[in-house]
Amino acid sequence: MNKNTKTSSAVIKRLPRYRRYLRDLQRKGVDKISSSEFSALIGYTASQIRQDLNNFGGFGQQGYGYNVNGLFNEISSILGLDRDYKMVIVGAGNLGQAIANYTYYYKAGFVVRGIFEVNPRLIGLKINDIEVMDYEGLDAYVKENKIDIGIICTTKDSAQDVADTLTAAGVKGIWNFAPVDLNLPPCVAIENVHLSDSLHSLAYHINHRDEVCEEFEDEGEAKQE
Amino acid sequence: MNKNTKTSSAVIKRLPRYRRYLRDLQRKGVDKISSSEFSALIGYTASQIRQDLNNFGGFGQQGYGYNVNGLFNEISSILGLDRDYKMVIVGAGNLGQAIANYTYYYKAGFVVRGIFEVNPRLIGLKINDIEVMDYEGLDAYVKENKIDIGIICTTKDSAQDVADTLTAAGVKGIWNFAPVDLNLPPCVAIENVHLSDSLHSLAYHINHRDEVCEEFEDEGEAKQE
DNA sequence: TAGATTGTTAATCGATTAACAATC
DNA sequence: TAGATTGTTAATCGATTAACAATC
Repeated sequence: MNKNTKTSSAVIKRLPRYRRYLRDLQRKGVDKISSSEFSALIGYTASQIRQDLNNFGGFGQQGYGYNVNGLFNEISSILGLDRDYKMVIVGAGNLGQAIANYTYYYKAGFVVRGIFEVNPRLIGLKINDIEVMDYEGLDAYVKENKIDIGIICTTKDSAQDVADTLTAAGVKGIWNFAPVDLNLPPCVAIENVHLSDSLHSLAYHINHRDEVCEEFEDEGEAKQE
Repeated sequence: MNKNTKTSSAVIKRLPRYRRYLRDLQRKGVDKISSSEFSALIGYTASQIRQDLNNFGGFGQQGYGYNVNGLFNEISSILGLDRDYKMVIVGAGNLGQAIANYTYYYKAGFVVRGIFEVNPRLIGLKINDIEVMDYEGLDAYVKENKIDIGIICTTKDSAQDVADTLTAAGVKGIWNFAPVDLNLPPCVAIENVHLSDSLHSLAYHINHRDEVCEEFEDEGEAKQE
């Protein structure tokens, strides 16, 4: 509805989660849900759910609720999941290989077309039917095949160079697994998966659990040191 | 300083990033930095940096700034990175294997001690010197070896069961890669890496780039369709 | 129609930014 | 000491929650 006011990034980050719960509901054969039922399930307030959804349109019906299939399709379409994305992976190390396998299984609509690597030992291999090619050919390949997304699985030291090459070759988005913050023109979408940051947050919470838990303490900690 | 007021999760999520930039500064031999210099580098406002750091103590010095080494060590210690963590991976599929390799390379202090799997074909294998063991033995192993962190790399359908087993066996935190939200007692720390959610956010931003970019449009899009 | 539940405005809460006095 | 920059309080901004009129 509000085409003028930019949707806040907090809302956008909740969309995939809404969609996940809606898909589960679909599978269970539930066909309608009210914001308060949804709230109990997903853990956001009913108010927030209604507020969030109304950023994009009035998907509900007063006195009834939301149609599960309808809402699922709307959110899918808002996210852009009703079309395909061509992707390349840069870096054929462990992480690159895992992503090649992972996306292959999980992500209909997100197709890995090639993997690029500098290490000559890996070039020519096939990982899950996807060819590992010479990094030299990246620019030409991205241009020729109109690749949408570049996935960076290199070390942090080469990540910015790779990002620049991908950007110059015309990718629309970068999924970055290297532990650096990339500098990109505003026109290229970026999504970071900073695994080490995530692990470090976990460490923080582990070391500050005491603020939250009482009764569990004794049993678990008793024998420690 | 404020031992009473709970530190907000927004602040905590910024800590690993502060630490990353401080490590880079250390490597470059920089030994002091002011909040405004740091701001230019990391992209947070100087005010926010000072505000954030003062949640934990007065690490700076008026008229001087912050000592890079000192601050790095303080943040490391706040995060709990001055000690070791014993971890197990559950699920020896592609993702589990990737994490086994990844953490091995990157994370001093985070040691993967074992991988657990139900598939008998994988049991007995060694991945990066880490043994793949029968899932049946998970509970006993975690108890016996006082494992701190369980890493869930299973399908979404078994994730909650695995989380329950890990919790009952006494892990302090769970690093969850399965695309579900887990139900855990407050005493167990949880950190999710929802790769599909991340990819779906990226898709959103790719499809809404037009709001941000003008001049780039023509060249890149011209030939499309 | 009456009951239910949305869409939306208004109130609250929390997080970020600005300002400045304290102090190295 | 004078200059610089922090630590911290106060002001602003944005996001979440509450409330209720609109409407199915």
